Amino acid sequence: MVTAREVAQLCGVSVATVSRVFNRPATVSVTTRERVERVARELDFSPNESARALSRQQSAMVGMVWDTDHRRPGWRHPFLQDLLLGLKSALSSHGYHLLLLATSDDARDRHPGVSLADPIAYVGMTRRHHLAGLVLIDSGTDAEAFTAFAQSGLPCVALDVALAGPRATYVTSDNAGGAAEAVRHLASLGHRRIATITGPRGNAPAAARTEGYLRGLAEAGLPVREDLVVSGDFYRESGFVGMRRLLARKDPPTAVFAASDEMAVGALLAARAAGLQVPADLAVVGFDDIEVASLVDPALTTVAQDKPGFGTAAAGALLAMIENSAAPEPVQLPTKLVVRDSCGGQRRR
Amino acid sequence: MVTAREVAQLCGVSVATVSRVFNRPATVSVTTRERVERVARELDFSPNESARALSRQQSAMVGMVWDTDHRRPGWRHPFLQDLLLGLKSALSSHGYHLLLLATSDDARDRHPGVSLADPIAYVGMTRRHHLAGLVLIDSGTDAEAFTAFAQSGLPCVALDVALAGPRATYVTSDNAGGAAEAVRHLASLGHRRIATITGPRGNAPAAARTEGYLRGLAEAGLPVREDLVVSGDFYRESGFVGMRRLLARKDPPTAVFAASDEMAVGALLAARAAGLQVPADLAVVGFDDIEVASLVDPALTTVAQDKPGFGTAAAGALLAMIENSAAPEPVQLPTKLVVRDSCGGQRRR
DNA sequence: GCTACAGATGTAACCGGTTACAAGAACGGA
DNA sequence: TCCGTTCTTGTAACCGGTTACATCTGTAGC
Repeated sequence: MVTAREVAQLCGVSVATVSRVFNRPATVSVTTRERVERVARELDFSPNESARALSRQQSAMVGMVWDTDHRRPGWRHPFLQDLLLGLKSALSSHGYHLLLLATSDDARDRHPGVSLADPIAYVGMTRRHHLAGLVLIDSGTDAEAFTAFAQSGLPCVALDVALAGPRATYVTSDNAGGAAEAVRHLASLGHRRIATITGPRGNAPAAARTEGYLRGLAEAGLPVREDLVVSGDFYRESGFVGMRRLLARKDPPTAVFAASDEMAVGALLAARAAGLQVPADLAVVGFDDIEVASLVDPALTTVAQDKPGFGTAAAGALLAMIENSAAPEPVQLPTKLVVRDSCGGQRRR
Repeated sequence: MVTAREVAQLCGVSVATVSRVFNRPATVSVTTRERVERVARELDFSPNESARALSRQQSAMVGMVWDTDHRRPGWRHPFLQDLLLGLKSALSSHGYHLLLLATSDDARDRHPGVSLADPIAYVGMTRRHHLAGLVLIDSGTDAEAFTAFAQSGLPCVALDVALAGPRATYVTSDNAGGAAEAVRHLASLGHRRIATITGPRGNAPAAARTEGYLRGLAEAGLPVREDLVVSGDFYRESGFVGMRRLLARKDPPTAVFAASDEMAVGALLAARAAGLQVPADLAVVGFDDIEVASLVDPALTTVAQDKPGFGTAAAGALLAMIENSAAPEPVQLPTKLVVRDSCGGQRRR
């Protein structure tokens, strides 16, 4: 590894000047700057990141807190890969890398103090790495911990959970709008008994989707029927169980809006198990547009989220805070109704 | 942030002693050690990672090189999430974090020199971060670049691509064995014309799966028929096209082994488009056991890979090299044939 | 009582940068 | 010619640890 000292010696200048060339080029005379730049290029010099982080008290890394809920071990983020891709490319265009931080149960045995249950210790960890910012991915259990991060003063962007703080903001989809659109779509096809299977209690997107469901009903001039709202937890199994419960009602729904594609698939299976045809006997709409949505039979009509957009928006907000220190407004990404086969066409009355 | 200096002052010792307590506890007297440990705990002190990395020339981070093939933009790793989960938890139990490094097209605009096409510059980047090791995820295009990493002397673990070097090794599935088992399974059901849709040329797992296919045929005493081998690229579309080509043969296969689940799904769709029933008219086996495999209709029989095992094995090998500096043997993870519905039962002759 | 040696701890150099401050050079105006 | 700016560059402190080496203390052996 070539150091600034070597470049300086070869150029006959001090290391300070070399450093200036890379950090405040305007303060260096043109001739010197060009000479240093040329030598640096020839020697393939670039500043050591550890030293730079130590000196500046800020590294070129953004931390990512992605904890999996140990109470729900099978949980998967519906589009982590797209998210990462978006984050990575947006961050790296500004020279930042993404540090996937060890969390809670991972580290529990070795660093008993370090877990999201003990956010103070965790915040310390982010400080020790001189992170430039933090991306927080909601796993459903860490709302309080996230607040601690937001209050630490480090630029924070949360995904799918409202976060407030001097340098904190969040990115989420227009969950309510998407859900409302899905319900209006069902209503426009002639459905009047539209049920929903909700996401888990305490989850912000789930709550917003339920709100959107209610709004959609209102906009379509349909009454809310308490017995057509059952709660799930985003998992397939809960969609199956929820659908079975709905079908057992005395006046069962002709359509269902599931707050996640996984649950929609569960609902599809439950309908099939009950001997119903989808979409002829039951229309189903999901939310997320995960990969399987287009593969199930019938292909699932669903509310698509802007998956890479999450990463890009999060990175953008983070970079804005890192550079300007003002927290930008929360970002709400538009959703898009993707019509496939699980709703069928106009319903005969 | 509390520094070692503060702890030292409060204990009435020098910073060197504090450092020793954390790095060479045996060289410090019991009484001093306990005092320092107590004070450190009370003050919530832990060493600054940037300073430590600079001083030791080694950070507590493992880099991850995950480039997406820009020639195949839709490409997704079949189980990145499980992989990350496994990596993260194994690494963090030893105090390491995972740094997702910016790669090729990401950084091309801002750091034109930094791309996998220019591995030297890239290796420099890993050096500047004082990384403890590197996880290389094959994206199909970087074989030469990976060699440069392996030769840099940094502990390297590659996934699904053979890597050799003084401190390099790799983890892969028993692709050949899994493929052979799949073919034997088809043969045991009475199939005699078993086709395959291969993965892309130059991809190691793809080659091994083809090899396994041939071995499986041999073990079942079946002849190899050149016209029953068509090449794909792991994508669904190529499975569709490949299957259509196979069905157009004068003596079409009764069974097909697709080298990826994505292609198997494509094959399923092609069979359906040709008016064939699966499994009655055509048996299909895939490889990977991605999530959709269990969801398509009929549910796909496939060769499952040990997804979290990849992460755990990679982390284990890396940690071994970081601590012992000897490269462990390559790891070959066992596969498991998951029998679902796409092969049906015993074939009537 | 003196030497030898092990054990504990402090001193100071070092890792490789960044940056406040000082100092020197160049230049214009009086 | 002298002074005050402005521009450029060097000096040195600092970021927060790690560790080779020196020093000091205490004890065992003779």
